[in-house]
Amino acid sequence: MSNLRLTNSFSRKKEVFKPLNPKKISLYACGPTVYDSPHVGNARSLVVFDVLFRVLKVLYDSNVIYVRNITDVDDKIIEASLKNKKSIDEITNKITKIFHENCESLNCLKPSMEPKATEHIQGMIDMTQSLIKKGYAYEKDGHVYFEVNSYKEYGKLSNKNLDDLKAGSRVEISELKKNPMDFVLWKPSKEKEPGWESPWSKGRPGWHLECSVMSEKYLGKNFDIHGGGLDLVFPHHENEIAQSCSNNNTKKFANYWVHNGFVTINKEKMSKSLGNIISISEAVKKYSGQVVRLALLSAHYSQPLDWNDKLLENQKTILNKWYDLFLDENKDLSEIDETLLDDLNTPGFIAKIHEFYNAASKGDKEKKIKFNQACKFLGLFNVTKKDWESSKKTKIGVSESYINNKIEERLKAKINGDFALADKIRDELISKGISIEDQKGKTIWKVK
RNA sequence: GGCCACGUGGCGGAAUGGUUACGCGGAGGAUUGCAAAUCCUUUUAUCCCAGUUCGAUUCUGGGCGUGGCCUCCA
Repeated sequence: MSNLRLTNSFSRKKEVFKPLNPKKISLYACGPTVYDSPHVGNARSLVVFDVLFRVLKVLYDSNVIYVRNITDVDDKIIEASLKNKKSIDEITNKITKIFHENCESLNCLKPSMEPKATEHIQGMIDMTQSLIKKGYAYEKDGHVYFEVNSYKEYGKLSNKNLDDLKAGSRVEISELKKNPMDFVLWKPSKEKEPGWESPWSKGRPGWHLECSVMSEKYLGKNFDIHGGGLDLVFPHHENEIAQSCSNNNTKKFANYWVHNGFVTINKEKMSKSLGNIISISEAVKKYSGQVVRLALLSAHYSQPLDWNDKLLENQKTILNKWYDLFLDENKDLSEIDETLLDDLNTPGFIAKIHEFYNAASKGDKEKKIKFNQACKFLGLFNVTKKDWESSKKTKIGVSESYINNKIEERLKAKINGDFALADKIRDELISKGISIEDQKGKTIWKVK
C-alpha cells in the first residue's frame, strides 16, 4: 500500500503524510459552536474528517486519537440565549444533543474525545497568564489581547502579511488594542453573561484560545493533523498557531492543515440574511442520512459543493440501486484503495464503487464483496436492506393496506381488460411516490 | 485593493504529456397489454490566445469568466 497524501494548507501543496509517531496518530478538528442547529456546511466537515479518521484507523491499526471540540461559550450563544429567552445551558445542551443526533444519522464515528470549552476555562486562564508573562499578550481594562507583532510568523498559514491587514474598514477598531489585528484572549462579561473569575476580570475566553489549550492537553504541543472549514484558516487557525507556538516556543503546531471547501445552496452562499440555511436535521428528514452523506462526499473535499435537489435526488437514485446488491456481512476493509490515499479522493473512490457494482451485478461475487466493503468503508450501508426499505415507507403519506387495495383493484381491471382503469390506478400511486412493478405474474411496489 | 481557488460532455464530477473515467439524464433495442424494474447498445467535453513539446485538456505566460478569504462563520 502506498502512502497517504494530503493537501497541506500550510504549504499549499499535496504532501506525503508522515506521522510524528505511528503508534499515536493525532487528529484535531474544529467542532461546532452550539448556538443553532448544525447545517449542511457543518455536516461536510463532519463527514470529511470522519473519512480521514477511518482512513487513518486502517493505516495505523487504530492508533489514532481524534479530538473534536465543542464550543459552548461564545457571543453567538449569548445572543441566542437573550433572543430566545432561554438559559445558556438550555441552549448549549439542546444544540449539543441535536448535533450528536446529526452525527449519528450521518454515521460518523465517535471521536476519541469531545472536549468542551467550558470544561477548560482554567487551562485558558493559565495559558493567557503565561502569554502575558512571556510578553506576547497584554492586559487593558480587564481585557487581554494577543499582540500579533510579537509573533514573527503571523499570517504564514493564511498567506497574509500584517501590512495588508492593517486597520481597514473590516477590522474591529478598539481603543484598547495596540494594533487593530490584535485579538482577544480574555474579555470581561456583563452582569448576566456567563463569566469566570480571572486575574483580569470576571469574564470569558476568546474563541481561538480553546483549540490551543485543548489540542495541547489531549494531543501535545506538536501534533499531526488539524482540520476545519476553509473559513477557519483566517483568523481562527492563524491565531491558534500564534498562541501555541509563542507560548510553547515551538516552530510547529500542527504538521498538516486540512481544510474543506464550502457548501453553497443553489450556487449561493449559505447565510442567515439570505435565509437559505439548511440544517442537517432537515436534510436528513427529507432524504436520509446516507443520501446526505453520499452527497457530501460526491465532490472532493477541497472543492466547493453545491447543494441542490438534483444532487440529492441523484444520490438517492444511486443508493437505491446500490442497495440491490447489499450484503448483510461484516467483513472490514483491510486495505485502503489508492484513490482514497491520494488526498481523500472520494469522488474517484465512488466511481470505483460504481465499477465494482457493475461487475457484481454481472455475477462477479468477489466484486460484490468488494463493493459492499467499499460502501461500508465510506460509511454507507449502515442499515440493512430491510431497514432501508422500511425507512422509505415512513416517508410516504399512505398506508400499506391502501396500496395493496389499489394493487388488487388494478389487477381486477387488468383481468377485465380495462387497461385504462389499470393505468389510472398506477398513475395515482406514482403520484404518491409509489412505483409499481409487474414481475413474473406478481405485482410488487416500491417507494421511490 | 491584497491573497487564493476554480473554469472538463445536458448536469454532477475524476484523472491524465499521447489510450472509453464514473454516475445521473438522453437515444435505440430486448422484455411488457402499456409501463416500471432489469439487461444490452449508444451519443456528446476539456473557456480563449500564445509558448514549450513529435504531441497539451494536462506544463509555462497572458486574457476572459466564476467563486472564496481579508469581520462572526464549517
